[in-house]
Order: sequence, then C-alpha cells, then structure tokens
Amino acid sequence: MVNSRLSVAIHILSLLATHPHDKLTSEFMAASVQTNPVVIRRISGMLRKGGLIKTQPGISGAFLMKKPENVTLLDIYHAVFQEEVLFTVHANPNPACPVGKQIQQTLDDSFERVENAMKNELANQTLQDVIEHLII
Amino acid sequence: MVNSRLSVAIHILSLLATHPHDKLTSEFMAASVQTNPVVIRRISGMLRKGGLIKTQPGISGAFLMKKPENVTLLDIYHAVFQEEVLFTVHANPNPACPVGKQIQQTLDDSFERVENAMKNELANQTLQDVIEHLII
DNA sequence: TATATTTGTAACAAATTTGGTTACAAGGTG
DNA sequence: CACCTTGTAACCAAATTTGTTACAAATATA
Repeated sequence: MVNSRLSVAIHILSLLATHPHDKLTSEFMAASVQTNPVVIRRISGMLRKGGLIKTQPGISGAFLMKKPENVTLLDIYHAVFQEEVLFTVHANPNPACPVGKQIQQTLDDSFERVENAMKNELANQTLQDVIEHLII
Repeated sequence: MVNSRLSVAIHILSLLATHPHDKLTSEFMAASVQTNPVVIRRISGMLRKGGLIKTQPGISGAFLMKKPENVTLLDIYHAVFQEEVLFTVHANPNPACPVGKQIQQTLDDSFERVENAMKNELANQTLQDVIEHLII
C-alpha cells in the first residue's frame, strides 16, 4: 500500500493517549512523525470527523473522545479510509461473455469476505494494545 | 484500492478454467475483460512467473498449471502483488520521541497480524469456488 | 520458404493518488 | 492589540495504474 494514513493516524492517537495532560499542537506531533504540521492537521480532521478526537480552531491541542481501550484499529481505519474498498473489481467486463457477465458480482462477494476478515482483526486490536506495546 | 490487478488475474484464470480445451489468446481474453491485450499479457506474465499458468512466445493460448481447486486466491494475490505490504508505516518517525522511537516496530507487528488475517481468508477461497459461483 | 499470427516487453502518456508545502482566514490567548 | 493555533484551499512533485503503440522473437500455416 502506497498510503501511510492509518499509520500516521495511529501515531497521532498514541501521542494523545500517552500525553493526556499536555496540549499537543500539530507542530509538536509533526516533529514526532517527522512531517509537515498540515499533514497532521489533515489527518486530525479525519479523526475528528470520525468522532475519535476533539479539536477546535484556535485552541491549542487535541484530546481523545474515548478511552484507548475503547478505540479499535477498525475505528481508526474507518475514520481515515471511510468507504474505500480493499480490492476494486475492474469496471467493464463484457456482458456478452458468461464469465464477464458474472465476474463482478462473484468478486464483490469474494472480496467482501476477505475485507471482513481484515476488518475483524482490525476490530480485535485497540489503541490501548498499541500503547502497551510501545511502553514495554 | 486503486488497483484491479487481482480482479483481472482472477478473470483470466476463470476464463482458462472454464475453457480448458480452447486456446485463448490475449486478444480473446481482452475482449472479455474489455481492456487492451497488452494488459492481459502483462498480468499473464505475472501469473506465469508465479507458476499458475503456462504460456509460450509465439504459441497461441495459455493453460492452467494446477487444478482450479488447488489454486487459492492467496496464490493469485502473491503472483500479482509479490512482496507488497497491505499497510505501510510512515518512514521517518523521530527517534528522540518515545512514541516515534517504537511506533514502527509496534505497527509492523500489528499490521502483520491484520495482513495475515486477510491472507488466511484469501487462502480459504479457491479458483474452483469462484468458478462455481460464476456457473450457478 | 514466405507470410501471418502470437507472445513478451519496452516505452510512453493520461489520470489518479499521496505527501509536502505555502498561504491565509477564523478563532482564541495573554 | 500582537501572537499563536487550527482548518482548509491551492499547488507541486513523485509514484502508480491503466491504456496504448511499437517491435523483436517464436511459432504456425499456406
């Protein structure tokens, strides 16, 4: 995957969870991730819209809306990827071909089971698990 | 995912499995997928290198190297994605930060479990399952 | 043998995605 | 009021994906 949104999102949430009494600015978090503060604010915005953190324009810092043990990696995944599917099916198979006619529905079903298997494991891991692994 | 390699690969293999006595050219398969023959040959090349089909320069057609019930979707996934990881971890977290120092190893472990869950389900489905779903 | 067909592959272009950056309005602090 | 922070738009460069043309090499066929 070309994309490190999930990774950066978990990094942000881990920082917030391990510094519950500090006001962590996007600049501070950017220094930990080693990226630009706007990248942090962009992903923080997704986490805010997903109900995972609270931030306010002008007010320094961000804080978690749930306890780390109640935030699953699936919650974070949904916040940053929304409705994106894991595997796309090619768009225009030929309906005049028996395979082409039915491949989309077939693969939609198949890929949905694969995506659900992935999501079950994401739901099985929490932000608290991540933090404990960090602290050890 | 932006990418329909897996989907097209399964389409190709489904065509070969359901037409075992025909010599399916890249042009024929391209008509079913509705794409360019070179796209078919490109993905056929990955399937050949993955040991799933046999093709030869100049000789029309391709054929399966295994029975459809012995080809899992994980075999096909590996043929087309090789060593690609499902979720990448951002590259340069700050080692001076306790979170930054350990986030990569932590997320590598976490994401590997998620990737394995996905792969287990891919291994659980075979090309034969796909074909049966098509035929019904 | 000569012609036609097919595969494999390189090369290129257009579209899309990602991450980084600048800029700036709006909100809040001291 | 001066300063800081967030949210967001706009833009760019790099990477990726898909479609395309071109062509050499291998094979089939007349």
